[in-house]
Amino acid sequence: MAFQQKLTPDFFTRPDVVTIARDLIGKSFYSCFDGVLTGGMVVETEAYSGTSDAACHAHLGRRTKRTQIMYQQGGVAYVYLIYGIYSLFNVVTNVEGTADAVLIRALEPLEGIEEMRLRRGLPKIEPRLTAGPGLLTQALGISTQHNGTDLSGTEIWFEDRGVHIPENQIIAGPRVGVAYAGADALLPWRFSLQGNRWVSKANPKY
DNA sequence: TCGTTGATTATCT
DNA sequence: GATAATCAACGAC
Repeated sequence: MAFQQKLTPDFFTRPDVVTIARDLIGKSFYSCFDGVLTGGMVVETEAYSGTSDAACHAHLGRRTKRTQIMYQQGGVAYVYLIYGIYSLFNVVTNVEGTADAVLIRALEPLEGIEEMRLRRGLPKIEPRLTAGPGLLTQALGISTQHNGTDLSGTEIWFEDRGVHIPENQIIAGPRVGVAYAGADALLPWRFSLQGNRWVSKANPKY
C-alpha cells in the first residue's frame, strides 16, 4: 500500500544529512494554510552540514538568533530571508546540538497548482512556478514567520507517496551560490532528479 | 540566448 | 555599514 505517509521525526534525526538530502528526492512536500493545500514532489535539494561546513550559517559553531533553530532536533523548519526578498526553506536534521539542515531547492507541482500560480502571479503554468528555492516558498505561501514550524504538524510536512527513484536518476553536484565557502563549495552535496523539467535553472554544469 | 545588474532587509561586524 | 544558500528585467548581440 504505497499511499501517502507523512514522514516522521525519525526520518530527520538520522545522523547523515547528505543521505537525508538524497532520500528527500522523490518525496512530497506540502503546506496547508487556511484550508488551502499546496505542494509537490521534491526534485532538488542541498545538504548543509553544521559546524564543519564553510557554506553553512552555523559554521564553526556560530550560534546566533538566526542559526539557533538549526541546533534543534531534526524535523523542524528553518526559514530565513535572503537578499532582503526571498524566503528559503530548510529542514533541520540530526539530533539536538548539531546544526545540520537540508535546503529544498525545487518541486514538481502536484496539489493546488492554481493556487500556487496565483501566489506567484504568473499568467500560466511554467517551471518558474516552483523551480528555485526562493520560488517554491512563494508558491507554497511559506515565509520567515514559519521559522521553527514542527514538520509533524498540520501546516507544513513531507510525505512518502511510494515513488521510487532509481539511484542512477539522482544527480549529485556542487551547491549553488556558495562560492565564498572555498573548498567546501565544491562538495557534491546538491541533489537533483535527472531530466526533470522542474529542477531549478540556475544550474552550473557538471 | 547570454551576461549584467537592481531589488530590499534581517543579520552580523 | 556590508553582505547574503536569489530572481527577473533589461540590453547587447
